[in-house]
Amino acid sequence: MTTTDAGGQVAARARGPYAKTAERRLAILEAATEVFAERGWRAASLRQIAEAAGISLSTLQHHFPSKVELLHATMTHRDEHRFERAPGALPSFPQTVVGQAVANEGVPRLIQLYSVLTAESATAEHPARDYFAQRFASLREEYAAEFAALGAAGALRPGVDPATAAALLIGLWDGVQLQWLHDPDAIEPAEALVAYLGLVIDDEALLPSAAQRARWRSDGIVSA
Amino acid sequence: MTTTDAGGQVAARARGPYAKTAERRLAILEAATEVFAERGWRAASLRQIAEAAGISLSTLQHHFPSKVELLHATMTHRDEHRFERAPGALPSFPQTVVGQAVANEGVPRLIQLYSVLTAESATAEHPARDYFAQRFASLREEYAAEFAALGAAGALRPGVDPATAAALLIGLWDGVQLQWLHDPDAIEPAEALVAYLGLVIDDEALLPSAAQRARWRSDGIVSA
DNA sequence: GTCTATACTAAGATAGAC
DNA sequence: GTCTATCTTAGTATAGAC
Repeated sequence: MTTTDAGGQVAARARGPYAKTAERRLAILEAATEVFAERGWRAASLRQIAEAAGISLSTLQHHFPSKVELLHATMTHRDEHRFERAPGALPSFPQTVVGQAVANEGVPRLIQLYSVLTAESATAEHPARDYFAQRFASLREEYAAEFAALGAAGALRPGVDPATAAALLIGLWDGVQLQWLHDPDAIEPAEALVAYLGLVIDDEALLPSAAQRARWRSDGIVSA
Repeated sequence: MTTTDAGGQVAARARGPYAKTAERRLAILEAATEVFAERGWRAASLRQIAEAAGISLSTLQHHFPSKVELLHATMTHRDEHRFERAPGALPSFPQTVVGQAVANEGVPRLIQLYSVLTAESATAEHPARDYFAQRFASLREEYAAEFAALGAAGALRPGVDPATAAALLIGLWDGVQLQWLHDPDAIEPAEALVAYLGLVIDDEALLPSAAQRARWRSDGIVSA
């Protein structure tokens, strides 16, 4: 995985001598997030992004020398806004997963960016291909371990293989987000995950209740 | 949905006075399928496709005046190769779904084309966007009806909603194919579908057995 | 009917002026 | 830091040869 530290620089220099640079970079990253999410990386043009950020193409290119570097910086910036598991508040793995999905509803642009790039990067010679292949692999590993732990605790439905359950969860999540992109009214990703987890997990108490999900939606949820 | 009848012309004129045209068009469609599947529609260049088909760019453009029309013709051509339900041979809906997934393994290029375009078309102003939005909607409807029928026959796990089961099936299928594109060794789409259907369906006899799937893989499967 | 040659516009990338 | 100019390649359109 090759990424720049652009996102980090924004935060690190926010009050430093290069405050204006940091502001510019942040504005560019937000504009890039929007345009990449809307059109994908390939179809997005640097001229569109520059216009959305209110600067000229050359200024954009001063801060991010290539379109690939801008993509990497945008994804790093996105990773910093991911939902992090709060150990005390969300004890179970299913609750963490659904909590992440609910939190995602609050940042639709970032989700759209992620979904569009996940999908687009399944093509040859895409600059984010390694990033997502790596991500799939580590997610499968992480989720399989979580499902295995649930199984050891007797909370898994009999006959369910942890590795398979993990791959299905990831596939379902991405696929449902894809449907959601095509038709936002047709499906709710978080509720789809609840339905799937309800099929795999034997202990209802491990899933977030409808009331809990509603509370997350109205009160917001812990986010890093 | 706007498609040309290009695919149809190929078959219709195969032995007619324009046999050479038909051959050319078929060669172009096969080259286009390969390049679109590999790189997506936007990143694919007409020059690449022409080279893959062994003709000049201008010749390609004579047969398909625009890149959009070539895409439509390619998708129509793909639709003609879809697996069709053989009423006698595959009595149950779950068997039809898994049979389709197994048949897909025999035409990885077409599946890659479909997956890549499904994903890519989730962006704004994509020429296949309407096609896939429509496809999602009709698939959800069709599968929901099938699950409802299973429910009426008492073959559905208690508490499973047909519409939700349908949306999950479609999402899972697409998402798993996406993972398969990123890492073909990590997951088998057909087996993933079996695992999911096993969670939703109460009657084991409705699912194709492992032996049945193996037989499909070795003997081939009815395909339109 | 089939194919080649050429020109036009927009994109990403680069160099250099201020 | 910001902008102008230029290069290469892409998609597209047109004229015309066989």
